[in-house]
Amino acid sequence: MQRKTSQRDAIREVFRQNDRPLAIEEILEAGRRRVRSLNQATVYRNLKLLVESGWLKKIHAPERGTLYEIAGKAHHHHFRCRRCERMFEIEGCAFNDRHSTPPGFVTEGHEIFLFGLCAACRS
Amino acid sequence: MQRKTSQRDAIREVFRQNDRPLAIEEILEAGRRRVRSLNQATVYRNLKLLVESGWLKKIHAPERGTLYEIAGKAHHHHFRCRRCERMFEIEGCAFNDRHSTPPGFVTEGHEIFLFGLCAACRS
DNA sequence: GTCGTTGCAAAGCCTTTGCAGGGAA
DNA sequence: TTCCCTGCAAAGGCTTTGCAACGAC
Repeated sequence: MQRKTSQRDAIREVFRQNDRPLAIEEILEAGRRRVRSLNQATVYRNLKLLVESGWLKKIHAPERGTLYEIAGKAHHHHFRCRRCERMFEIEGCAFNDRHSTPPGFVTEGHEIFLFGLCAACRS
Repeated sequence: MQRKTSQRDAIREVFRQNDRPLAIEEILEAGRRRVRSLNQATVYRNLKLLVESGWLKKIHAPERGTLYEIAGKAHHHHFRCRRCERMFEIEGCAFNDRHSTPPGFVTEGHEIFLFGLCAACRS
């Protein structure tokens, strides 16, 4: 059975307080503010556990690498700001893959990444 | 000035004969059939050169890692077959990012990845 | 006390880099 | 001859793993 540890709690708390996909370094840095001894290996191990248990979802973002976000949300897409490099979640989906599926192919899902400037960096 | 080498020619030829995004491994393997001594480092160096010179384009695909495709094509998207793991190029784009851009954000571009089964693996 | 967890360091990938020899121009 | 390129091996960066100590239950 999975035990309750301050390290894992800290990691979960980091995600709850940042409602956007996070990179390892961000998680490690923010997590250390809660549990000073927090180790890189521990973060990696817990992210893996949290993904396996369905609490987190792993994202592979172009030009941004691996990010993690809280799982269970409705289908949505992502926006990467080229200035602050943060990734944001975009609600909803207006994409119909029927028009894009090549003849003979079967589309089972899709991922969309937008990039540009976020509201904060635009000003 | 850039010189003509059999290694670089081999790499370019591999792309010309496979009209889809290729992974390092595929490029190296196919390239070695043309130039037996072809080295991994040489492939990496040439891919970098070819990207810089605008002949290739680098793609970061979810669950697939880094791929390279011939540059200069019209805007298009990608389809990954979950069975053969090959990536295909999909012509055209029916996506309008206006409906997806959050208030205050500026969208400058997008990338779409479909996944499912390709025609060959479907049968 | 049991055994899931953690920190630390070592080991594993994939990619890049240093170097001396090789080859295009 | 010049100096761009290549192969080989070592080094880098990120992620995983082995191990002994720790701590939740």
